[in-house]
Amino acid sequence: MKIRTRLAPSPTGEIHVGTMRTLLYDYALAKQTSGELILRIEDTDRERYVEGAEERALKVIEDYGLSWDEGPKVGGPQEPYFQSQRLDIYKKYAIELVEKGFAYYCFCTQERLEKLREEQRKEKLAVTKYDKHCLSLTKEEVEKNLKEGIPYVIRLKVPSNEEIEVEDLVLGKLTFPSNDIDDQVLMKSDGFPTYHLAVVVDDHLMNITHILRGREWLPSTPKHVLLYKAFGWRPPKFVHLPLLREVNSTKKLSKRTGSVNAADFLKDGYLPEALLNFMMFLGWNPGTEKEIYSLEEFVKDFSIGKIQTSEMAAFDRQKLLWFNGMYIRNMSTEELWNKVVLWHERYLEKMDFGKYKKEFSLKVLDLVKERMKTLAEFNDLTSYFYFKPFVDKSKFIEFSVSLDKAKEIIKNYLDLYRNIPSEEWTKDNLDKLSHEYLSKYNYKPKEAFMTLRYATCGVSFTPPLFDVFNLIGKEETTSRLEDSLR
RNA sequence: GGCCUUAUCGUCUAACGGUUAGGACACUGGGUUUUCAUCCCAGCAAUCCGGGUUCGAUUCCCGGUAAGGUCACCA
Repeated sequence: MKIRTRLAPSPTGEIHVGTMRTLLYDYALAKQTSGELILRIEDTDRERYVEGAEERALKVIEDYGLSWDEGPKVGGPQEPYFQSQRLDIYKKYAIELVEKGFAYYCFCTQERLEKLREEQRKEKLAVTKYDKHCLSLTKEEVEKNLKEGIPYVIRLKVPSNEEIEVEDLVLGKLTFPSNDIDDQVLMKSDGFPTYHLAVVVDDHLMNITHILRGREWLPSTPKHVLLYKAFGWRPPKFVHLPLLREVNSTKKLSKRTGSVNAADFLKDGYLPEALLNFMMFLGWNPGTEKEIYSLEEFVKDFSIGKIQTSEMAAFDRQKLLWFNGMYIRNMSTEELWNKVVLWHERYLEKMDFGKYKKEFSLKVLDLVKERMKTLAEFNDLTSYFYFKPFVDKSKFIEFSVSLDKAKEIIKNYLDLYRNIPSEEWTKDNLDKLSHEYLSKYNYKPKEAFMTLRYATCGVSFTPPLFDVFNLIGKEETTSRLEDSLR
């Protein structure tokens, strides 16, 4: 069976990682059944609209390497894919519902509704909900109000004393007492539909077979089921996904702990492949021990039956870092260099290729690759390859017994290195000669080499020392050693 | 508060009545090593509590506890 899924972001903010996770699952389901993924912009809230949010949403989805089959930019049989451009459709269906007796006009003011809620709360009623005041209006009264132009909304008429059955593919059959459900507003007084109406109408019209969404929508599902029933439509399959939470916390993701928007992770230097791989496990698990997954493999292995039933899935940032390091290490150096350049130019500045020469940089990357966890770390990890480091002489005592001893070591090795002919300046040769030299002065390897490392690189951790010397060359190495003596 | 849901190593999760309760991350120890890292080996450590059902419960049922979601003219 072909599965048609949909992602319906609302341009009230940036795309969240949780949304991207849902999209990833949508994508897998659609692809593995040769179905379609529909992208629909749910811009029915004019007050919270954020300028440019939908363009950025489309961009970040593409940046993650995902795509959609119908929707903005690509079009499709149910155009337009912006709900704000489909107002007449929703209105038509809302009126149909009124005519069939499943919905009704309501002319109550905001003030009355607020007062009502307040009273209900004061009385400590189990649920606060609309009192169906306008349901008792006669047909004539309604028409009179409409003619006079009194603002109105259209509400769903929720039946009393019924058990509404919802079937979720992850959680199974659930029942909700209809008495707890409010007479939900379907059409707002500004002529825009609410989410509840728009989502049901569009999902039906667009032939969506599976609705994947966060668990926070579960309590709204019976309202949607009621709507499908009222329209006489067959409801799609519901699949509610675990929400995301911080590790060691029962709370939702928080900006205080790190990035939460999908785009920010790219800015932090994470690779889309690693991000996707990480997100696959945010609520799903193959039940095997495999955990490195390409998108193609995931499309093949993903199944609804393996989605977690637990309330929330933990967003383990440490694990994400591990995934990213893994992908960086397994990538070809050339490919990695291209990514570093793109990242650098997108988030920092145009790269100066006079300084960052490609051939040299590939060799640098070869050395630091296994130490890099994010693209953003490239600069910190490699600056001493490209620029003379700042050397704080007081730090020499961390590696050598005294400053004088450190200077003596540097001076002696300088003698050695000056006398190595340029054509013999190779890693193996440097390694061999430097080790032999230890015994001449009775130096301990650690003391001598750490001192040289700090004198030439300005940091205490680098790739193997003679790889570094070999790469920066005889002239630069000796010049840095000289500088450190001044 | 009502409704709905969830509960396994420190962390994230597997195991859909019978396993020495598996893996990964983190951590610890060891090997490789001049440092950092990588890589390899090893170690550590868990079924929320109380009742049932069953020959047998992590698994099924009930209760408790704890946690989360939701109760808008927002999505």
